[in-house]
Amino acid sequence: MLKVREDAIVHAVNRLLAEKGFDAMTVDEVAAKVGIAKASLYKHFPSKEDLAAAAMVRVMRRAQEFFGALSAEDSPLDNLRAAVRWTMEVKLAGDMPSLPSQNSSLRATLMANKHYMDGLMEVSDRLGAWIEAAQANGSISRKLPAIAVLYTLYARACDPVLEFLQMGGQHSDDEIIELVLSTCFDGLNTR
Amino acid sequence: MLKVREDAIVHAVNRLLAEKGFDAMTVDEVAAKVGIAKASLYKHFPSKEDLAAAAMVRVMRRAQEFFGALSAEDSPLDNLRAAVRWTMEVKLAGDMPSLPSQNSSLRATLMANKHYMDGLMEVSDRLGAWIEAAQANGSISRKLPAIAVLYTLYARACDPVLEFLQMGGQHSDDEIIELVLSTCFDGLNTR
DNA sequence: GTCTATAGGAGGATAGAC
DNA sequence: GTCTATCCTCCTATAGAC
Repeated sequence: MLKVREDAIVHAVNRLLAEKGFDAMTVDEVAAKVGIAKASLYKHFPSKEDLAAAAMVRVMRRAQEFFGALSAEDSPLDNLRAAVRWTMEVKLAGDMPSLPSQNSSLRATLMANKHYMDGLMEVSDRLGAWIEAAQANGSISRKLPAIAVLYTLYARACDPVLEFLQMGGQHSDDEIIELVLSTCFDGLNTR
Repeated sequence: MLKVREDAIVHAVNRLLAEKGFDAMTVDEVAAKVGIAKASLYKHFPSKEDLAAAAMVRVMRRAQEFFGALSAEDSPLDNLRAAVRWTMEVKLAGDMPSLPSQNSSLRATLMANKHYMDGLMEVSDRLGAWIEAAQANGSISRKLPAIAVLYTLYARACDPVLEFLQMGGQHSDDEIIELVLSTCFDGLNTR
């Protein structure tokens, strides 16, 4: 029962974070969305920051599950493309929580959260291994530091281009994903 | 005198917006940075949103000036690269104001600001012309809709990869710019 | 147009009963 | 653990004297 309730809370937080971001999200809204009193929320989570952290842990777990299910037989480049595609699908579906990159109290809470940091490390290690393998077999440019590639892939998970194109209404979600995947891996220049 | 004072205000706002973003910036901070009382600020600008809008107008003007000075004899691709490089330099220098893409009252203020909208239109038209010319001469992929290219270039002006790499401390600002320019135009894949 | 002082309200967090 | 009611801090914005 407690787990079910807390899942409902984290799900509501996740949606609100994806929709309006951390600063614009209010704890009152979360409570209203879950259908309980605000004080009850604080029996489950000690602060707004911890609510957001729980949502981040949730999405990180989902990423770990998806990435872990990717085939070791596919090429590292295919796995990287599949990983980026997955994050874009989540974002276009309105399920990717978005946090301000500047908020310091939130950063502190996240960095103190072992579940989140462990997940982040595992995901980074897995992506990092694929990146190095892809550079080794020549599919990803060897001129780029692996860390720069990793950051670039992470950045695609919160790329505003996705929302802009979605708002434009000229393309389906699938088309948008193909476009952004293409600009990410192939670049803007003609090949 | 009045113009000088207002320039000082807008400059302070610009720095604070670049440093902490709109939500985290407080009007008290702006007043303290300028060295005047908060009430005096409100004699110059009617709201916090208008302060931010003034900073955006300022950076848009700077962009117009820079883009306008680019040579018509250089290739459209070179001009696009120069434009993106300029925005990255501004961002790495801590002079690129950053606004939340979600805040609605701020969006309304911006969209109601004729100076801002005119600047945005002119910049978009200029970039759009270069994009189409670059696609016509085959340097930028014809498979990509011009609007998607435009959005992608705009997104590079607020790409978190720049800050991440800068925080890492492994690369100089110039190296970071070359890296991100390369991932943007050449893509991650080997060419 | 600058100041001091304060109104007004939003929102995170808590007290205390049940 | 859930509720109602409230606290308290922060921050935007304004009043009013000079």
